[in-house]
Amino acid sequence: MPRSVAEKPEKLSRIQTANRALITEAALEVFATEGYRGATIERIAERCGMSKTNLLYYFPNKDEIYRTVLAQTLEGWLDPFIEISPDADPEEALGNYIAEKVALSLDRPEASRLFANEIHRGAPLIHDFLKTELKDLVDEKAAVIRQWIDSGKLAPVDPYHLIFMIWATTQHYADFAVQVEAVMGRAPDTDEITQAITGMILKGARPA
Amino acid sequence: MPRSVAEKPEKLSRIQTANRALITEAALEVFATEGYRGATIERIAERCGMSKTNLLYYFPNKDEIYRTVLAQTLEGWLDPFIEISPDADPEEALGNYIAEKVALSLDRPEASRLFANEIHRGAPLIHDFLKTELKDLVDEKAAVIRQWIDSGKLAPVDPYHLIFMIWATTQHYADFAVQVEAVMGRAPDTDEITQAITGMILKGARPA
DNA sequence: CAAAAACTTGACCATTTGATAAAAAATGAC
DNA sequence: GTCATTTTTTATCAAATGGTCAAGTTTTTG
Repeated sequence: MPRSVAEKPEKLSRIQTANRALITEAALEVFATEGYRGATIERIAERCGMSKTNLLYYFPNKDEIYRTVLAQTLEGWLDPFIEISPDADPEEALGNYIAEKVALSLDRPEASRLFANEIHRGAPLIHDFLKTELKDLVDEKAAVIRQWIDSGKLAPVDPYHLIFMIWATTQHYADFAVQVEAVMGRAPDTDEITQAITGMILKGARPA
Repeated sequence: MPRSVAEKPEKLSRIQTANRALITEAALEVFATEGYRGATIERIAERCGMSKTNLLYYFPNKDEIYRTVLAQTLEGWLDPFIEISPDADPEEALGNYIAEKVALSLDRPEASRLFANEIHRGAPLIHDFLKTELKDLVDEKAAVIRQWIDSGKLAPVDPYHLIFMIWATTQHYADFAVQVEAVMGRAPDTDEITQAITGMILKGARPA
């Protein structure tokens, strides 16, 4: 009789798979809105109709839930970025990337807010990841952008700040959705946002 | 013998003024990094070298500390926005605004993160403020931008998204400072950031 | 300088919260 | 269907946390 799922890293049963998915889904929302310390196991359990004790059968502790959810989030976050190809036309490549990030932001705003929260806390769990894996990846894409600039396909903008600008604007519509809706009196859709961002940024980066 | 400062809303003594300032300063940092629920009174007290009990002499409860800090933050946040004048040249007016916001973001990143956190939680305390005061203010500035567009001084961009883009990019350097530094391997200064943002956005909004 | 007011401290309390242990219930293999 | 395994519940804890109270200390004021 195992004390918890976490103690036997073998294959998961159907119930285990289902419940762990339920839990991470609920945890994502709670962590995203309340932050790591503000989130409680009980609240997560409530949100997936499970007792706190039962939840702790599937995850050994709060920290492990958080790590799991954060890892999942990071994965989905990086994928579209990796796709940026040096062979493509810059406007198309960046336009696609922006469109994908906007779609993701509207589809899973909690993931974006969870990530933001981790950074706000000083990135205690992923500081190393940022300095190594993410940095390498950004360096790589910055080189691609620089190459586009050198071949006259892009105006001479700083690649890093261009990337930050894309991240900042796309994520803004997830992280500040409440403010956007309050100020506009309505919630803009994917197309409208993508249009606005690509229109501005791609024009700003277009060669003279 | 008054039970607390909050109970007598008359003028504050020297010690009261000093200690309340100490507390709000410390509270800003703690709330900004830990979020509302994650922040503890004890931690705030520690950070200003005061006992929890003593702190509670100056503020009746945690909520009141938060409200005070948030109100202070909102004030400083709006000021530069209000200054945007229809009479000025758009590039200069927007450029100035961006420069001021960047300076503020680097100078007081905690304020920016506190605000972000409030929004992440769904803006429980300021939802009404967003829908009324802020919306009115943004509507007003959007009208100014539209006027610039109509008189051919600006490309036909959506005023609201232009404003969001400025907010998103400038605040990004406060809220995601840890990530920016990790990825760039250094912390960009005010000038560099202002240059990058204005360069891109103002060019993107420049009439053809 | 003495009384009053303002400030600080330490002991205390009720809840909440992360977590454990063991019993009960449900599920699955044969 | 029965037995072993997995899942869920119930009871319980210790620590953390928001907050109170009353007594002590310092500062201000007449």
